[in-house]
Amino acid sequence: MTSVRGNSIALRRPLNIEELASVLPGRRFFHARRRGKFLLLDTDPAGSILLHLGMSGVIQIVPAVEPLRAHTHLVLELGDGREFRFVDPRRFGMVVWLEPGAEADDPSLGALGMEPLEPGLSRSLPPLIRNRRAPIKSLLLDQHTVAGIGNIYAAEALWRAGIHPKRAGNRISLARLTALTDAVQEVLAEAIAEGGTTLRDFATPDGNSGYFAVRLNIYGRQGEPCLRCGATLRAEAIGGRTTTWCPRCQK
DNA sequence: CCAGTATCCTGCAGGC
DNA sequence: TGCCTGCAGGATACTG
Repeated sequence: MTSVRGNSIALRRPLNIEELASVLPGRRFFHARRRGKFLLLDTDPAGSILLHLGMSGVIQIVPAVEPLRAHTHLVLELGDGREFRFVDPRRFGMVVWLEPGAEADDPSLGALGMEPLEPGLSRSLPPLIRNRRAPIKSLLLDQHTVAGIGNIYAAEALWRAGIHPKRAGNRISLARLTALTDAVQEVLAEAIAEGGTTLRDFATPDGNSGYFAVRLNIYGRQGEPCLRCGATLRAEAIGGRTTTWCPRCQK
């Protein structure tokens, strides 16, 4: 990276252009990792950019001559005629610099629960859920329990497993929780394979749409018939998030 | 500690 | 047509 531009505005955590400008020039990206819904971009010399796309965040890697999109908050000149740009209209995302070693103490990363795609999930997650009284939908969205499931995929997994989103975690049998964790992994794997879900403004890094939207079985289909049993699907806010479910085949 | 709610922000859809 | 209202999303601060 050769230079940093942008405005220090309030994102989920404050965007500190001064700090990034003092630290990034002369560094090189060499590795990208994911933890929950956070992205970690490791640099050489050592350090990392911690990044979250929030709801409307987009990363662009484009020729420097490309016109700036509205709400471009950060521009990193890459030194090869291209720029790394962070665009986020709704400002639910974040870009934060982490010094080497700071990762372990970072408040966002430190609180994250287990990874939803890890192999042992169907054994490690159910016991945690059975200790909690909150609605299962809220528990799936709680990043401190399992990190990386969003509103769409929580609804899809619950529908597949036939579990009512309001059912308390401690009132679901171990066998059904095993089925649920399997469903979570299936839904996530299929969505990733399809390139994600495009609703209004989500796009893949090349600017195209994800294709999973056409495969949604339950999310956003309230008032329409259940694809499994034909009952009319219902929707209601659970834990502040709109949730759609089938009143007949989710118990 | 846990559960539930309010908050941040913009773009878009729907109603009038 | 154009304004207004309300909703969508994720993490986190706050309240009970």
